[in-house]
Amino acid sequence: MGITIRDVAEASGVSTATVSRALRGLPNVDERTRARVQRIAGELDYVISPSASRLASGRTGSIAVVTPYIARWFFSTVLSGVEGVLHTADMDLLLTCIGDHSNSRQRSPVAARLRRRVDGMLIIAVPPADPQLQDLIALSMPTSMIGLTTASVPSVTIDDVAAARLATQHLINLGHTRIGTIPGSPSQTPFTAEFDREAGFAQAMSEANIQVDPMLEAYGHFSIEGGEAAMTALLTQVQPPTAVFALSDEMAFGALRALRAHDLRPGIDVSVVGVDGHDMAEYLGLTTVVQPVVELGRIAAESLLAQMREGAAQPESTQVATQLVVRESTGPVARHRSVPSKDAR
Amino acid sequence: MGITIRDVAEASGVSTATVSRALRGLPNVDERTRARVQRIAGELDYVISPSASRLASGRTGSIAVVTPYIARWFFSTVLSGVEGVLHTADMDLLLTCIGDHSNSRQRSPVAARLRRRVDGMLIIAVPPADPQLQDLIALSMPTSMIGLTTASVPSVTIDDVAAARLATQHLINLGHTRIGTIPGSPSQTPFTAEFDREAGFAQAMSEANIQVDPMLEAYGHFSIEGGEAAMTALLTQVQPPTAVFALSDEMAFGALRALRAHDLRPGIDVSVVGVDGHDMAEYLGLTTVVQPVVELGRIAAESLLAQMREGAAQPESTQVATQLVVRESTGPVARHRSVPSKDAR
DNA sequence: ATGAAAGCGCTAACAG
DNA sequence: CTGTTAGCGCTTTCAT
Repeated sequence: MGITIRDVAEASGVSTATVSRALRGLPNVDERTRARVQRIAGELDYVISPSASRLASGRTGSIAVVTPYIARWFFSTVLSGVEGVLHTADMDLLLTCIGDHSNSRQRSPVAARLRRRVDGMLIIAVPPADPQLQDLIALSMPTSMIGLTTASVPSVTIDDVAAARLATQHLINLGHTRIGTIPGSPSQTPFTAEFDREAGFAQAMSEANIQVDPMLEAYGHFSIEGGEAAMTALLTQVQPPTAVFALSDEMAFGALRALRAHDLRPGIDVSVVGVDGHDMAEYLGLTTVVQPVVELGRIAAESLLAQMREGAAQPESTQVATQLVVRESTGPVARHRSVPSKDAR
Repeated sequence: MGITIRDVAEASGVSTATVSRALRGLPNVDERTRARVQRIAGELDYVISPSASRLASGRTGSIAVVTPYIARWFFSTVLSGVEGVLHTADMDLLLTCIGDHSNSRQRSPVAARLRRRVDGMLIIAVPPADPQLQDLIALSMPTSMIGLTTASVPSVTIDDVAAARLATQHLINLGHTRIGTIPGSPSQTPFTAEFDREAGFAQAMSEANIQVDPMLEAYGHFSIEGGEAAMTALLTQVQPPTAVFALSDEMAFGALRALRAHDLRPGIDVSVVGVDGHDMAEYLGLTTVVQPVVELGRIAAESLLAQMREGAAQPESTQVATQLVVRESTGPVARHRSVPSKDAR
């Protein structure tokens, strides 16, 4: 079939062991020998058989990326950062989508599929309570997580609490007091980000001595449509909010649309702020807290590689800075448009 | 280290060969034996070593997905379709991003990385003239392409010519005659889609006996910003178009934004139509020709699997239907409102 | 610096 | 239906 290491060995007049060393850049090979072997291997168009190499060495040279979604903005963007690093490191990237919880299709459990197959894994924003996550961790191989923290597993995230506070404080600074919020869902298995962002919102509100009105909360399910429905619900309140904090940009997009549908001007009649730094945020003029998503993937991948190199996993987690980017969707609380309020102002 | 097939064989009181057959579901195994082996393998928590299996069988059980971009909407959406099928088929999905042409970073040539490593590949919308594409095809392994056609390689695409005609005819039917266009770029290596969509536009125009005005063409580089710049350029023409066909939705988004910046109403002052069926098109009220992107990936993956199963590659290419979805961004040519002329220059 | 040899863990004829 | 026997193509001690 293919040409093997033995062919190269014979053609070079050395043993297969030497060819193996020479081609892999190991030390203790005469540089002249190495050069000759490399040349001949090139002429013969030889490439090492990964399967054989893996079997013999015990290393697979590949790492798995586990993600709950592939096509969603955050996930594909992280993935592109990851791919860049892995490609450069000459590692194979095995992509696996963890079964959607609601997905009825028979998806084989991911953990089982990964055993003996990869040297490490990168897990992107799986809900911490997802049962599959435990199975993955139980594999106890080098792992690095993105947008998700778990005890004793290195991760790279933004400070979601801080990000949410930043967004909320921005609204407060603009004079808003009737501030609504659009969280993801009343799920039992929230994303780490979801949990933390809710906490950040609550903190900022409490620090500013503003009572959180439970009526001003409407789930947006992390989708545009969900955000739109949520904002629509908020607008039908007896006392609608003058500003809304959406836990993700996509939900904020939906909120913006709902405003337009009600003939309300974002940033003038009602302010909207999101979190994420979605590609379309600038386009839509959405004020948001930007996180460096590509960077998240890159850092996690690099951290994983380091971890695999250095052996012992020092659970070194990284937090990346975020930044509030103010655009047209937020503005000072409206003056002439009376929002019935009992607060003195 | 791990537990091997021999452990299972001994524990079950059969040979390794039988274990192998039993576990892989091959015929000629007594069902009672199979059941016992399976049970014991389960108890022992045994999983086949992929490396060993691959080496012995010559099959890798994995297929590569080669794509020029990961985070862009079209590509990540196709990818999600592909992943679903491959996951179900229990195939490993190796993701590789083909070096960006402009990317100076050292990306090892993709073809070399794939040799002996996968059983087949899926290539997503690489420009036909990309030199790396030839190397990939030269690997001569089962392959299926998406959004890209090449002689003798099975592919799944939409009829881009027809899609562009559909879009253009829609504008013509609305009474427009000064129709501008936003193609990708004057590249030497256009995407298949780019080439075909330009052709479709030209056809529709010529059939309607409308002269294509070379002044009403401005490159949009397949990005939002590019589309915005292009539309801005078109608006500064002495006789701006009353309608514009953007070769992609993302460029159309940019065009929409440019209109707004000039205080022109999409669908009223100037009509804009795109092609793709981008997730945000509905949100933005963009009239577009929708292609079933997830389906594209799904079909290609399935076709590849079939090809690998049945051996000989019957270059069976598929074309998927598209559909014009009319939204607010297009409308009849303005009557009483004369095309805005720019005094400022 | 190089070679010999012993596997790595499985699959695939070929017997029986 | 099941066992025996060779490898698959490399890496890795251990010698030399």
